[in-house]
Order: sequence, then structure tokens, then C-alpha cells
Amino acid sequence: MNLAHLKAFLAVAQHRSFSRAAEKLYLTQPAVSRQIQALEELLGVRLFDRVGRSILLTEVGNILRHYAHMALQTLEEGRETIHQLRGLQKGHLRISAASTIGTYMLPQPLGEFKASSPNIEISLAITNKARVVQQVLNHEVELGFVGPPVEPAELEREEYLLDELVLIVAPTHRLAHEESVKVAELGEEVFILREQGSGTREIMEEELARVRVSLKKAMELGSTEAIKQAVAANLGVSIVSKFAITLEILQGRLAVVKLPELNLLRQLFMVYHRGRTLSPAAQEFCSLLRRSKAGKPKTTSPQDIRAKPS
Amino acid sequence: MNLAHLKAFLAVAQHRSFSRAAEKLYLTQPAVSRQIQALEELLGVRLFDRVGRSILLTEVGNILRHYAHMALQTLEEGRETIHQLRGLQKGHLRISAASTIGTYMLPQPLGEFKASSPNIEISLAITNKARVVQQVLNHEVELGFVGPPVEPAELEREEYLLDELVLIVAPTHRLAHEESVKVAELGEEVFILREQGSGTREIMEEELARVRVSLKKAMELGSTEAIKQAVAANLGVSIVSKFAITLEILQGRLAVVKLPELNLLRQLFMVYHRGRTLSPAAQEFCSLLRRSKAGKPKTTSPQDIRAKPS
DNA sequence: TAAAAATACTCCATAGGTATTTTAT
DNA sequence: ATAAAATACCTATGGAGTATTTTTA
Repeated sequence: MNLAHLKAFLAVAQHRSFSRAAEKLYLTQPAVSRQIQALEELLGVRLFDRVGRSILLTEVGNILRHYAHMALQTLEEGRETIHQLRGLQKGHLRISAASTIGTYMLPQPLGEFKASSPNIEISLAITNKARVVQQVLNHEVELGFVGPPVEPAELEREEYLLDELVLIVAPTHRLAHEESVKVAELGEEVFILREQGSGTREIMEEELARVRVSLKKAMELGSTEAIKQAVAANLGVSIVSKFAITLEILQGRLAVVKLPELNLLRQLFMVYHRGRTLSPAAQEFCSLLRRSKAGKPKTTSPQDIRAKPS
Repeated sequence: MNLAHLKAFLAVAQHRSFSRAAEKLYLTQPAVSRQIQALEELLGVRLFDRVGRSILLTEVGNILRHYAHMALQTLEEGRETIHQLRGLQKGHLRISAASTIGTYMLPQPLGEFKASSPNIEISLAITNKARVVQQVLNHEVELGFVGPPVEPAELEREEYLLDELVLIVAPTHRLAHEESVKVAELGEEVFILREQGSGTREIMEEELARVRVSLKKAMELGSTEAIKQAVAANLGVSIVSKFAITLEILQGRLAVVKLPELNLLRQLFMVYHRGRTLSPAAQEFCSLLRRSKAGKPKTTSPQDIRAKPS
């Protein structure tokens, strides 16, 4: 049995005429006749009674009509859905990002994406890097956004944004009006850290360790927002992404101080499963990110950037 | 797009392997590869990611899978239903009969039919001949059962039973013990008639008119059952089908008297729309009737029988 | 190196077209 | 006599097979 058989059958049933069915199908009448004959032979039953000039469905024909119509309609819906997916009139963009990226960098491009493709559903999971990687490998999400290092070989990486971590202090802090300070000058400052597993914390610890600064006085908070609050209240200082504090700088609620001795640049990546085809929605979102990246070229020489794969 | 495409697609999706899908489909691996390629080209999207050795559905593939599965399942159900109709495991026998036939003759063969094909639904409409003919012409029913005359040329007739009308009287009636009587002897009997339009009444009137007996004393009742009650109560006499009174004769509640001057034989017919294919259930019921007819051959010479087509 | 998918090439069956016959109104 | 379906015959395309190459684990 064939879709051609069924289409011919339905056309004849609808028009009660082989000739008119043939016209509608852009076929000749003998072609339709043979399709019906073949189908009747295949099923072992008469489907139409050719009583005189009129063509009437038999009992069995009537029943087949119902099923054939359902099946063809289902396929038509399927084609239509695929067409809509391709045209971004439908779909679901599932992405996952590490905390800082998801919280401070993705909302804007996601907003642009939603504006240009309003019928695409968006899910953004904000979690830690390990879980992002896991979700991408599981196909729970199509795209992941993480900082270095990016380990699994199954992941394709693509450079996304260049992030810079900066020291933040309260506006009333003694260092608030310094352009930059030496690490030694930090002295006995209380350092406010993110939780274990945070990419920001890892870099902060590595760099401070490299220049032999130990974090004796430290406290740990579970989110960048909480850290900002604590620093603003002068409970200590911290190192966070500059993307996390644009608003607070404008408002004068926090002050930024450079630490020239430390390498606090990090390349952020978009990752996806190597070899897997992205959905049209995910492809479109990637393109959007690439276009916006093209507008903001790097300003720093590559050797300074933390971007090593592992 | 083709059912072959879809079957190949589903098999690959299920087995995550072109080779194994090919085995299940009794095809070679290149054949399956090309079916999938063709489908991908047709829809303009990737359906599978061939990532290393593993075959994974893409987003779009996943969606197509859903629709393809639904469609093929619908068709499979259709085939199964048709198969069941052919095998009499399913179906609906719709028949319509004139009063006497439907009430006294069909119940037994219908019972036999139900016993041998218990899953076939049965509808028997008991109505007047005009409506039976109309229902057959409208395809509201497939088979009709009527007495002569059978008029419309679109109807195919097939002889069913030979009926005989007999004079019935109460057991206490003065004629109750006569073998046969002359019409003249009926004298001033009250004749109980069926309603206008009844085939039994038509024949009765015609024959009495032929031998110049006028029905001055008459009463009309709407059903044969009512007539039997009235005759048993000696309110009058009537002429009814011998099939209608088998039980009452056995019980001695009614007596039969022959009227040799009258031709009260009538051929009853099964009718169906000429040229139309009967459903498997209707075909089977016809066969059953023919087999039972073969057991009861005619006992009267043909020329005596009322069977003229119009 | 071995297993699986893709590619190349050949062949045949199927389905379509044109021409014609049959059928029914 | 006419219109529609069936039949006959021819052709071409598509899909299947075999053989082979490519790819990846």
C-alpha cells in the first residue's frame, strides 16, 4: 500500500468520479483507475461500486476512507510542523548556562531572540558548569554556556564573550577611589567568595594563590547578588565579573579597582554536542550571538586570556 | 513522500542503526540509507545525526517520528478493521422488512446468524413495504424483505420464502372444523383487516374482489397480533400468513380453513440495490438464507404464485 | 582492524501516459 | 451518441541489489 493509492482513493471518494479525481491529482483517468484497482486487490475487497455512471463507496470503502483520511491528515500536520520549525514559527530553545553567564549575559540576547521569533519557547537553566556539561551531553539542552576549562571531547566549543573579573569594594571603602592597587595592598581585607564549584571562585583562588596571597579572612555566599549586597554594605571585598556590576557602577553603589598583577580575563564559551544537528531555533540563536559578537571585537592580546581547553 | 520512507525512518529511529533497520525491513543497508537520505532531502532537514557510530534523532526527527508513527498505526488499524469485516469478526448487518416477514420469518435466521457470527451487530427495521424499498434505495439498509409487487428497477430481487395466506377463525367458530370452504359460505362474516398499505391486506382485498365478495362487514386493526387476538375472541375472521399462526394452531387457539377459490400464495423477496456490493456480513446472511431455502423446496406449481414484478 | 554507513553502478518493477475499447445513460 | 471507466501497450523513473569505499572506534 502506498500514499498514492490512498490519495487516489480519497480523491475518488470525494468527487465520486475517477476522471475528476484524476484532474485534482494531476493524473490521467487510467492512472487513477489502476490505483484503485490495485488497492482493491491489495485489500481483497471492493471499495467502490460502479453502479451505472455513479461511483459509490462500499461499506468497506467507507471505513477505509475514515482511516485513510486520518493518516494523511496526520502526515500533513507533521509536514506542516516541520515547516514551522524550519521557519521559526514554532519550536523550543533549550539552553543551560553557568551562573554568571546565565544571569548577566544571556538575558539580553535571549530578549532579542524572543523579539524576532516570538513563537519560539525558551528555556534557560542556570546551574553550575558540571551540570551544564551534563545536560548538553544528555541532550537535555542543545546549547550550554560555560567558562574555561571545557573538558569533554564530545563538546564542540565556540568562543562567546570575553569576560573580565574585577575587584569590587564599597564606595566608602579606603580603596574605592584608587585606579588600581597591588595585591599586597589588600592586606587584611575580608574576601567574599562564591560557593565551591563556581567558575568565578576557581579563577579568583587560582590567581590569588599564584601571587601567594592566602585567603585567611573570607566568607562564602551562594550567589553573586548576595556578594554584591555584602560588598556594598562594606562587609568585605570580592572579585566578580564586570558584567555583573554594570548597573551598580552606574548607580555608584559599588566601586571597581584594577588588580594589574592578576590575570582575570576569561574566555566564555558556547558548547554543544559535537556532530549533532542543532534545531532551527538553536541555530538561529547561535547566529544571533555571532552577529552580536562581531560588533564587539577583542581588545586584549590572546596570550593573556584564560581559555585553555582543560 | 512514501510509506516506504516512513517505515524505513521509523525502523532506523527504533533500532538506532541502518543495518539493523534494514534487516527488520528485509532490505539491504544501502536501500535504507537512501530512503532516509531521500526523506531528509524531501523535508529539507536532517532527521538523524550520524555522530560516530551512533545514530541519533535530531529535534526535527523526533517530531517526525511522532507523526509518522501515528499515521502508520492508523493505517494498520484500518487494514485490521477491514480484515475483521471480511472475517465477520466485526460489522453491522442492517436490514429492513415488511411487517409479516420481519415479525414471523426473519427472527429465526437472524438468530442463527447471530449464533455463528456473534460479533456482528444486527439491526432489523420492521416497517411497511414502501419504506423498506426507500431504505434500500437510500442505503440506509443493505437488504430488504418484501412481498410482491417489487417495482423499482434499481432493486435486485431474489426469491426468499413462499408464503401462503389462510383464513383463520376462532376454534368455536361454525367453520372451525371444516377442511375447506367456498367463499360464498363466508356469508356475513366480519372480516378483520390490516391497515392500508399492508401487503397482506392488498392481496386479501384483491382476491376477494376477484371472486366478487364485498367486504361490507369489516374492521381494521394495526397489527397481525391484534388481529389474532380478535379472531381468537371470535370477533370476526381474517386472512393472514400461515407463518404468523404456527404457534396458535399448535395451541388450538385458532383454526385454519382453506379457501380453494382464492390464490393466496405469494412469493416473498429479498431485495438489494442492483450493482452494489454487499458488506461481508450481508453476504453471509444471504448465504445463510439461501442454504435454508434449499432445504424447503417449493411444493406448488409456479403459475399459481403471486410473484409478478409489478 | 572491524563494523557500519555512504557511494557507485546496474537492473527491473512499478506507475504514468497515450490510444482504444467497453459500458451505461 | 456521449461521457466515463476499463483495458492494452509502451516508456521512464525510482528503488532495490551487489560491489566498493569511507569512516570511526
